[in-house]
Amino acid sequence: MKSATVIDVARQAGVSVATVSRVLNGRVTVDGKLRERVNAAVAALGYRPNRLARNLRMNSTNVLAVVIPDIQNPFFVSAARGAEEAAFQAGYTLLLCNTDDDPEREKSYFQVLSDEAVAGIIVCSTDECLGAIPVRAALDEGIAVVALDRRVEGAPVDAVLSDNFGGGRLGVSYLVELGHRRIGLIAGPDRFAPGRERRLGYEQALLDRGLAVERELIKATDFKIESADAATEALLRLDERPTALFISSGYSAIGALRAIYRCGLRIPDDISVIVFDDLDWTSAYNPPLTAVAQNTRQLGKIASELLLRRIRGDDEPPQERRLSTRLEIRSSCRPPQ
Amino acid sequence: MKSATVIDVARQAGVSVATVSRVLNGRVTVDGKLRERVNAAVAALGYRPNRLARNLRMNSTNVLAVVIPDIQNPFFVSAARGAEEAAFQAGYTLLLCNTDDDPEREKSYFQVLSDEAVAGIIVCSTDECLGAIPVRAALDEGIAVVALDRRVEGAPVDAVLSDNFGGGRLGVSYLVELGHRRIGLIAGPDRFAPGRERRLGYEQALLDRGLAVERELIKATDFKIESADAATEALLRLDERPTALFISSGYSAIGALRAIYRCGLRIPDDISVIVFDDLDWTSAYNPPLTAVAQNTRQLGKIASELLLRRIRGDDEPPQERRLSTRLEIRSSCRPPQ
DNA sequence: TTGTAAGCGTTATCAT
DNA sequence: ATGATAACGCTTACAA
Repeated sequence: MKSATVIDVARQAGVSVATVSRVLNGRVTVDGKLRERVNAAVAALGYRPNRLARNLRMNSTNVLAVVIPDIQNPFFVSAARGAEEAAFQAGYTLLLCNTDDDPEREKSYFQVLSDEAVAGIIVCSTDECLGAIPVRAALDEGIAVVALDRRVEGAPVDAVLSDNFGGGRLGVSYLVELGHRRIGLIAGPDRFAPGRERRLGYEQALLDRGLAVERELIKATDFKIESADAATEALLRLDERPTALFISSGYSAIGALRAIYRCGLRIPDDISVIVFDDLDWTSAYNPPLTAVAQNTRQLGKIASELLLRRIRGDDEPPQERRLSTRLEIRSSCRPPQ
Repeated sequence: MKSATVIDVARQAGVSVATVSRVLNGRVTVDGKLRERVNAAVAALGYRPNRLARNLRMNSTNVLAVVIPDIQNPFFVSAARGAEEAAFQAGYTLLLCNTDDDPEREKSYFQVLSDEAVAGIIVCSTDECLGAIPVRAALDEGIAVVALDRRVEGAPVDAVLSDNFGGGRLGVSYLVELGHRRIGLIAGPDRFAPGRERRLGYEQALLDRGLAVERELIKATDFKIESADAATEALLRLDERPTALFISSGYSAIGALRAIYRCGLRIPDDISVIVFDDLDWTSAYNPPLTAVAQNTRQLGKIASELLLRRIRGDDEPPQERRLSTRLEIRSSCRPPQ
């Protein structure tokens, strides 16, 4: 049995298709009686609008996309989830696109998304500068875009990020106050806001107390498990080992913890540890890890909301939203011996 | 500048739109010369087919959906990722739908997906029996469906699951051989294949050695962190505490580990632990956790492949695929004191 | 093999 | 306020 169309509804209700469309979309005023008849006909026929036809006509769909570098990273998943909730409530579904931090895949996804005519894209770009190219292309095609966690420089889009600087400073201050003077930093890539800003926060916390920033204590990584592992091992091999570690990405902390275990060091007896981002397992670790928690879910939710606003035609100048972080004190830190 | 359509291409190439469509879709044979001219015109105009128009015409899209109970659970994410890779390669994009184990949300998503006319759905249903209702409805509308991790009873769909029974037996056998006699089981819901089969595997491993299955050592959970926490605490409070724990879901192991830590027990000195499913952090835990590893990524990949086969019209009777598990021996088990 | 033309089900313009 | 009708861009009978 073929499903009913506007034409069937119109016939059944004794009105024109235009009227049917009007009551369905509820934009303009329609006479109460006709409206009733249309609604009755819709119910009687079990009419459901054909989205595909509408999509063609409107040249746009009810789907949003989240383009993230790593779907294995719970941070992004959590943000995606927040985004999904808001999207679903607004009647949108969410396409999940994993770039693996590969600019080619990112470009290719933007291509597909524009073909697919998604209504909007939430993107954590593989490159804060080059990312602007596909973003601008999308914007040109009328696709709304919001940046998440990382900025997109050179494209007029809203951005929602954590207060990385504040978070870094918060965590490191805590270590400093505990008495640590040699604090290792497992940093992220400096070309992205999160890595750079957290490092800056780390440095600020040191400066706040008049402590020197020592280059050898800062190891850059790509926020992947393997590189955090290597970076941590390098730090632990230093002649004068750090007494505390600030790991600036919760996901890659897995690598750091592996290295610590491998070196036979115990937390917090031999070394104190703080991770940035409070993942599910951090509180279950042995010992439970002190963490700088981000509002990951909220990050995604707000990104969705900003996106939906743009889709609805909001024309304000781009804004940048910063979400606060907080320190979850658990058992992985203590004063140095 | 509006983008080119088949009409523009046809004009440019001096052929009809039908011919353009034919070379674009490459179904029927088209004269070499015309084909060349069309391709040249496509290139010259930078023509890109309008998916929305095609969707309407074909009444179907290039998108697949994955409907999972919990997007926070890395197991599902990993499977989704495997699915995405296969889908992307085949030119499909992947919609991610999170049901939160709520049958209402599941129904509602199936509704949306059918409105959206996705080509296929990979589903881990919230109910192995009731799930059949929306699934059959989707099938009726020509949407292909494949079951993942959990079955769908009463609907003719392919299913891809881990060898849960074998995995449970494998892990528990290892514990038994180490000399454990009181092995606690943090079980899953019995109404789903994974929970039930892993429990059966646990029981079989005991029976293999002529050991009795003691009900008090088996605690059912819903595979969520909180309930695993409570179940574990209950087990640890038993008069005669188990000397080992088989935690039948990696994600909820977080709860179990919290409980163990809270009770002041040490792994493996006070209690041995095996988890089912080898997540990123299990190998970084202190101590590294022995785990029964599933081929999670492969699970999703195969689901996608089966789905694509169905979409392409494969008409074989439904098949059930089982993926093997393996034991990753690390440092969380030792003989009982 | 190629071309013509009829839809697919909407929305929106333009009369009325 | 309502109705007739023309798009939207594509695929595919059907005809040649």
